[in-house]
Amino acid sequence: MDDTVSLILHGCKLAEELALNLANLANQPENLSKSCEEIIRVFADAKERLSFHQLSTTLYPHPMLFREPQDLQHQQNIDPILQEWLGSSCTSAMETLLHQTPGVMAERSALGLIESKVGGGLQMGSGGLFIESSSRSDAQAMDPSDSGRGSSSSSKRPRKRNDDAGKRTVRVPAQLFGNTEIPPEDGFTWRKYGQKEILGSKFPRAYYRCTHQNLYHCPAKKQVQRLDDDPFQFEVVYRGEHTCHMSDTAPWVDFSLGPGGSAGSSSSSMAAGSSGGAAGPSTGGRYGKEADYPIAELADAMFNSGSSSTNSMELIFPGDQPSDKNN
DNA sequence: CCAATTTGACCATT
DNA sequence: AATGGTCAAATTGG
Repeated sequence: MDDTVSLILHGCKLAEELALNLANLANQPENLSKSCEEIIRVFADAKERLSFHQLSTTLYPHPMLFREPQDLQHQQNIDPILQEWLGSSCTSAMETLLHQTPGVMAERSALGLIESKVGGGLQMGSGGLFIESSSRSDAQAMDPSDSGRGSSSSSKRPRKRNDDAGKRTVRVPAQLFGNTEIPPEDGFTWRKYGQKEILGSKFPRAYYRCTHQNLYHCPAKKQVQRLDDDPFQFEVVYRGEHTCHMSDTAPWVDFSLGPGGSAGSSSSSMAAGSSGGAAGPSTGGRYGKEADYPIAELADAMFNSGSSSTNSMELIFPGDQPSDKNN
């Protein structure tokens, strides 16, 4: 069920994307058609699942969507918060969804809302998301104030080895239209501070830290990387917790700080990536190199069944940049 | 001018 | 030595 909701949300997002890029796509009937088809397909798929679910729920009142029962309990703890968040920031369509579906885990997943104290993992079906979080969140072994490069006198800033601690991994579908290269939106504003080719991976990994790191010493970071086997999905690894949301300049909702201390990095909707987010004042790719590479791969996957190696970016965006600031 | 991104270099860890 | 995470100069757009 939840993956169905996730699917519907995905459809909503696609529709939003289409609306945003309508001006760009207006003279591109081919792409416009593709976009519409995709949206239709997603919703049709969702509808099918819904009708199937109507049958299956009578037999299986609690589908085994989660690995462990505690996840279910945890989900129920989150829901009121999620509802508050949804009420404050989601589209009316999403609200409708919320009211229609008792289990709203999917929304939380689809928007990257994770809590680090989730012990096990969460897996969803096709079109859904995969969330995985390691247990303890003593992640902040690093000291953001130590920004000197070779100046580390006694306390050297660890540059690696934070791997397991407080790390939350999310998989989110990439946008199929518009800025397909932008990382999944999560409502926070991120500043890119690095990008690396990862051995054995087709796509580079991008490193982001919270935009408010300097102002509020917000230690939140994330890594975004396209999946090798599914270029339409991003794997996002969150590290650290947002502390910036206590201020008024920070994003709106506070999920992470719960009574008891164990908090998770929170995320929310709206675009936070480059060029297009309401929250992100980013100026978009200046060099376009980051964009070129993945989009070319995506274009290959889409139009050439993934075997070619030529740059076919124009197939997706002939003539213009896929950003909001055309012209 | 400021803020954001790119990118090569640096450096810690394995 | 290889790999991955971070820094910071250069660059660019608002």
